[in-house]
Amino acid sequence: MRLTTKGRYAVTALLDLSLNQSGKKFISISQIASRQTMPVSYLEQLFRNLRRAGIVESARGPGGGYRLSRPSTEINVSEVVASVEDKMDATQCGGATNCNSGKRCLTHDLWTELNEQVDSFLLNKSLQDVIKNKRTSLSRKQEGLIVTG
Amino acid sequence: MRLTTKGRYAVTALLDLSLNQSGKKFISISQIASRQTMPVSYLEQLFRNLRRAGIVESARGPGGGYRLSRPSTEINVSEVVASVEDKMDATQCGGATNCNSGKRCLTHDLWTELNEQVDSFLLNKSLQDVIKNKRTSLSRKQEGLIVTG
DNA sequence: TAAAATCTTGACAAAATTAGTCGGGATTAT
DNA sequence: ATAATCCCGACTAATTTTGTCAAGATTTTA
Repeated sequence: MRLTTKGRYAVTALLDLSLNQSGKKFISISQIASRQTMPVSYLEQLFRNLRRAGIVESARGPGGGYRLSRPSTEINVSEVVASVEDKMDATQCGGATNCNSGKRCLTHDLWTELNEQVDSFLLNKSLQDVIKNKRTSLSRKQEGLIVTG
Repeated sequence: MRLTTKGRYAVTALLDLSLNQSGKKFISISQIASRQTMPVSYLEQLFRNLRRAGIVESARGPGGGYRLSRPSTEINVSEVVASVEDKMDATQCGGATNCNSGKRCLTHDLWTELNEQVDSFLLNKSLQDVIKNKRTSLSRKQEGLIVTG
């Protein structure tokens, strides 16, 4: 399972965007960096990924910066984390079924199921939910949902 | 969030123990290591922690080794992972409430809630459940459950 | 009692990953 | 033109993870 500062920075940075962008205004990385106490160049790296993932859009030049490309109700934490972390995977074998000399390892299904739980949690959590501090209530509907990291 | 080979090895090793111990027999580390393809000395390290946590008991000398100190129905995955991983914590601040210049960080509650989800999942999963490949059905009863890593 | 099998311990080392830097470029408003 | 910004790839530093190692303690068995 991978959840590092990358993922945390990314979510925090987007929340900052969401809270500080009024209208279609662009916010610069340096503003976010200083408000949230994060290294500018590290953030730049992350925003590249966020942009490629279609989560933010950018404008260059003075007055440029970034803004969410969708309303914060329509961006979920899972996609944000996925866009910056290489993978979000609790299994050691990466889902291979022949992880232990031909057979699947004893714990294969355990970690797979844990993955599903985590992903389903993050997938159902929008940026807006985080802002409103709304707890996610997991319903059975989510069972069986499989999301690739 | 931390879930590394330590935690995975530990769970796998205990499953091996559970599957191969008949009666009160002790199983040696070298047997487990060769069956599960794990480094002997690394396993030794992990079993120290498992023993200190009261999950296994040991005997020295020929015929010695380890065995579960409780039935596999009464050992949950959470305690196993917790005993070998330094912490199992998705928050960056480790639960401090003053993580961002006096105020709690924007994502504080998000990661705390994720922690709770993961822990509640692993806490409700016994070694026997894993062996029987029984999916955990999360009920609302677990909500609000807080487990320290 | 000696030998062999096992656990027990702490310190060390290698490998991998994460976190962050750097130098240069491209674009755009003023 | 200049300054503000994004954009990019490669590099380095720090940290963590994944082990190894040497030496010792205990216990069974011959």
